[in-house]
Amino acid sequence: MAASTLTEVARLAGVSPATASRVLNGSARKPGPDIADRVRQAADSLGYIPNAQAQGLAKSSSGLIGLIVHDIADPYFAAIARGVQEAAREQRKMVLLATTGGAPAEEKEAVAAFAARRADSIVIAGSRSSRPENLEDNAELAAELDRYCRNGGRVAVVGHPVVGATAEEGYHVVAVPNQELAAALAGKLASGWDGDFVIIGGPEGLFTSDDRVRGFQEGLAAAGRQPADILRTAFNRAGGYEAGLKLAGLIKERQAESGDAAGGTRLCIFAVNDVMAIGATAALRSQGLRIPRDAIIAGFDDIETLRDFRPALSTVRLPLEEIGRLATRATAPGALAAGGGPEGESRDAGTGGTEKGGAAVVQPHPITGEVTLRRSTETAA
Amino acid sequence: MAASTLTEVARLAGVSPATASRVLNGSARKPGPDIADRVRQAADSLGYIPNAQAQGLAKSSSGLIGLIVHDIADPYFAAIARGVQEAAREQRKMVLLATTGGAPAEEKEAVAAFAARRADSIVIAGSRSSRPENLEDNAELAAELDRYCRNGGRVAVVGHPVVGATAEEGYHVVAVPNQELAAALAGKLASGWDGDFVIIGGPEGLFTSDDRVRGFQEGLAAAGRQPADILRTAFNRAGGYEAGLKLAGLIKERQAESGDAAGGTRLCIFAVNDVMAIGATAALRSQGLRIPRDAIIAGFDDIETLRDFRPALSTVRLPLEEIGRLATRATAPGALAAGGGPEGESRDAGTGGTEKGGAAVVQPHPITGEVTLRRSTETAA
DNA sequence: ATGTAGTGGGAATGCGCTTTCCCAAACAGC
DNA sequence: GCTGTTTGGGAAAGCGCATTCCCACTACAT
Repeated sequence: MAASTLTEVARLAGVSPATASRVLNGSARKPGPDIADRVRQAADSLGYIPNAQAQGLAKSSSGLIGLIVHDIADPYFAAIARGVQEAAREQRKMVLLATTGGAPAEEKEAVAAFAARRADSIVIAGSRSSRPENLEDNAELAAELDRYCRNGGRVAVVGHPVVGATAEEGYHVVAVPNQELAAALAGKLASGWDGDFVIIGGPEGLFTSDDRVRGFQEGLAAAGRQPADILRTAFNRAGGYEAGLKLAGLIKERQAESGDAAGGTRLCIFAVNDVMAIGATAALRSQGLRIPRDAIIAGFDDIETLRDFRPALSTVRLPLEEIGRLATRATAPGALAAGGGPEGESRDAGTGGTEKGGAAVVQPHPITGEVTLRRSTETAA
Repeated sequence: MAASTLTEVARLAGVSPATASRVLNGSARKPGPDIADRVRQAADSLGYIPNAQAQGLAKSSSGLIGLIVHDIADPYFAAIARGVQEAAREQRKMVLLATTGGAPAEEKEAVAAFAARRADSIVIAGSRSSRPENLEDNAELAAELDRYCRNGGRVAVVGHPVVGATAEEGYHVVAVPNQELAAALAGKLASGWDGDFVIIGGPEGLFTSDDRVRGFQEGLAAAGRQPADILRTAFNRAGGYEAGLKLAGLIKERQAESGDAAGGTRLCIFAVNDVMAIGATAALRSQGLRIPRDAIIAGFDDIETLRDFRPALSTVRLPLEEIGRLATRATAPGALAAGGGPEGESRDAGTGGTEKGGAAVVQPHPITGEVTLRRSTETAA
């Protein structure tokens, strides 16, 4: 038995399919109450479930929101996904998930698949990259996105615009103040620390990583400090661990030189995200080093499940869930565009916000990432 | 400009829509190479993307897999989701995500929504519950699932069958040996510990929690120990924290009585999942207590991002990703059913595996959750 | 040369629904 | 009593595609 159809319901109720459609799915025209009841009863007794595919085909809109992440098991993306999910629910839409491992080629595939499904909007959450080996794929991704927008799709990308995407309509960017926040973090750290700094960064060309690195160096400079050395590695725990091992060697060397385990030679390590910071911590520990005795570590993102970690990471709180929500809302049909602060009832029904480099930019409620210095300097409990 | 259609492509290529369809989408009939080329070129130049909705409508199958979780930001579910995603990719399908917060009513909604979208299969990952207040909703969920199966849908549920679901076709259960593993954990803990045990459990009626509690008590009994007291609380970090506060009070009392901070009065706390264990740890710490000095803590799941936690949790490794994969594969059209061990080439093309209580049960490759006692008894590094 | 199988293409139908258009009835106004 | 206007329902035309059936044609065997 295949699921029952609207026609069957209509027949059972003794009305035309048109009428049945009108009562069962929100139409402007409301049939008479008696008829409506008959139809509803018929639908009920048949266990009628409308075929969303057919509906979508008929009114060319699917009620789908596509979400693209690197890895759904990464808590960073999981948090964003939760926000997207929530906003999707507000809009009575469902979310379609694609994980790409961060490869632009896969992202392009995902966009195409979403386009094929006629997703109403697409949220891209992974960090953009300008690495030369991705040049071509990035271009194709941009082209795919542009086409999608041209066909009426709406796109929100978290962080940075997709390199080369030039769509004028329906293309939104949720800015994340990585650089500013990293600078603030550096400032705070510098004010309570007179040793050297080291940065564990992701691969060069990864915007999120680059921004945080740049911001951190700026913050250091503003505090009158020397720029930090940079270790480049993978943007995940394994990368952090690897870098941590190297740093452990460095730290031991320095300690041997100064002949003293303590002293002003301690390093402050800034990993560009929490997961890398955790990896680095584990690596140091594996080499017999202790935090904060031998070094202190700071991260970025303030991942929820990592908050109970001890010694606590100094980190920057990013409202990831909110970011996901904002991105999703930005793509909603009647979305208000530029950041409405308390005063900002300046809603305009347009498709984008402030123009910036040809692309519409949503200025989120100034995403107030907070810098939280946890007791990374205390002894582990 | 709305996306171009197959008809347009056909016209541009100077062929009929039928032919265009045959070359662009894998049909059994392959048109001649010259024509195929013309069509492909036309499609390319128009940027043709097939309309998956229309395709789905025409061949009544959507290429969609529905995934139901409590909360995608919970690392437990995120890990499962990763597995599901992976298996979906193998099947060249996309995953549709629904989060329900664990409420059966919402789960029923989700199933209905998936059914409306004509999802090819549904994977339900949240723990089942038999709480009286959910009785009615559970029944409705079961009815919805049965209907979905009757209409040809395939369902896999992780852990326990949905109470009351009786579908005979396409209904799979991926068993998770919570009880056995909890018993093993209790045994291991008991062999290295002679103090008392306490269990922090989820709300009564939550199967996953109940199984783990029961298993743990069994393990204790097998080791000749007294049953542990049980604290019931929420199945998340907050619950763990709350219980941890209570236990902190208890521990302090006992320490006051014995007049000694150390000694055999230490408690071994078993939280039924890692996230709760982390919460409990944080609570103890907040009360000035230390692990393992004042108590030791064990969890369950071996959540990846929590592995670097120190002092390390004793925990049970559950192959969550694999579970997600298995569940998804179980719903694949040609899925082989009962657990094929190395010897087991006993594939049968049927829809289910061993019958058990009227429901088909997939016996996964004996899901070998390992019990890992981490150095929870060592001093925090 | 004739019949048969096989091949490659098009016409047409239907998937389940929405929506426009049309028509009949009921109602108002003068 | 008539026209003009609403109201409430049905008929029918798609939405974009897969697929079945049908037809023209070729290749081969007889």
